[in-house]
Order: sequence, then C-alpha cells, then structure tokens
Amino acid sequence: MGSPMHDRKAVLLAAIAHPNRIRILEELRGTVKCNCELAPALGLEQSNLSRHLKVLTDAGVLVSWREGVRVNFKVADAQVYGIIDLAGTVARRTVPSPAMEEA
Amino acid sequence: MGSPMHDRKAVLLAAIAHPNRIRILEELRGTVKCNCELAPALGLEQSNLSRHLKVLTDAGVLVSWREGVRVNFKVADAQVYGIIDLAGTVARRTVPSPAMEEA
DNA sequence: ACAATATATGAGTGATTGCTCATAGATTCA
DNA sequence: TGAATCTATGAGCAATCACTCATATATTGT
Repeated sequence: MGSPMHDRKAVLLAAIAHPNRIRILEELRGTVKCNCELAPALGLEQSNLSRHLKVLTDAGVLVSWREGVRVNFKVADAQVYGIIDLAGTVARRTVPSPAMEEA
Repeated sequence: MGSPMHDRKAVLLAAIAHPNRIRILEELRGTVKCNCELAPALGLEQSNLSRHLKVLTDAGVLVSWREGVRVNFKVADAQVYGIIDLAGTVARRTVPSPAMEEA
C-alpha cells in the first residue's frame, strides 16, 4: 500500500511498541542474554517471551545465535535505544487525550 | 503490568507505528492541516482518516482544535519526527529476518 | 429553518495480537 | 541410549485493529 519505507518503519516501531518488548530491550542494554536469563528477570512465561523475542528478531531489532542449548540475543542497532529514549522524552512532554485516561 | 512509563512509551510508539499514520505525520511536517486537506492528499476514506487522527490525538502525538467547520491538526512535539527519522535510520541499517520476507 | 460542508461515530467484518497450556525440537552430558 | 535443560510452536481464546458503509453531529451561510 504505502511506500515500502513507511511500511518498514511501521513494522520496526510496531515491534518495539509493547511494554514487555520495551522491558526486554532495556534488559539487553549493552549486554547479551538468552531466553533463560530474560524469563526470570522479567517474570514472563517462557513461551510468551520466546514469541516476543521472535517479533523483535523478525523485525530486525534483535539478532540471535545459538550457543549450546541456549539462544542468545542482542540488539542489532544500538539506535533502537535512541528511539525508546526519544519516545520517553516525547511521552514526558505531551499529554494524552481524555479518551486515553481510563487505562 | 509494566511500569507506567513503559506503557506510555508503548502507546506512543504504537500510535505512530502504522504506515498511514506515518504518512499523516509526514504530511504535517511543519504545517497545520485539517481532515479535509489530508484526506485527498493521502487518498484515505474520510472516516478511516478521522479514526487514525483520533488514535494520534488520543496518544498525545497530535493536538487538534476546531476552526469553523474544520478541525485542524498539528504535531504536539516535533521530536516525533526524531522518532520516525531514527526508525528510518535503523530500518536502513538492519535486516528483517527470513520470517519477515513474505510481506 | 434549510442546505452545504466537514467531522465523528455506530455497526459489521476479517485479520491480527497477546496470552496460556501442552508438546515438540534441539543440544549437552552421563 | 536416556535424562536434563533450554527453546520453539500448535491450538485455542478473548481482545483489539483497520477498514467500510451509513448515519449522526457540528458549523456556517442563505
């Protein structure tokens, strides 16, 4: 439909746009971790976490490789933190509309 | 669930994370426009566009005010373009996984 | 009041999402 | 080989999404 570039940006942002996936990315700031380390740290179901990691990997946000029985993950481009941090800045400076309040 | 801040960031990014909404924001770079100007420019159904504008407004990305029979929109914080542009940079530098290809 | 213009919204639809439980697959070590 | 550990995925479910069509609402000018 729209330009491929806008589609690609949308996929990338949509991959990041979930509270648990943001938590995953925060947990991966500057380090490499596997599903088995992330699960207890974030209190997420193993299968649920695995699917979130797949969403991030499919979108190109994370890169993964197997190391023995584990699969490690790291961010593909540290600028994703630029996106997250900017989102924080904008979030802090803007006010959600009335319709948003009952969350 | 997660921290309110992560939730807020996720809502904000989710609001932006749609090809048509990115196109809307591009159309609003540095200017103010109403639904009636955006609809033909983007080739979107009036009701569909109205709902996309509501998503962006509810999330705090856009601000709107009525001017006669029209309702004008502008971005609440120009840094949203920082987010979109960074998404473009990251998109250009990363490779979507095999599972992503058949889009 | 009426017509014209612009915007919002109810209802319906098909598709996608996030989650859980259970199970399958992969890898290492005894 | 079999057991232990870690990861992926099928199935099912409720909820949400993006879209369209039709209709309601709001505002201005005659």
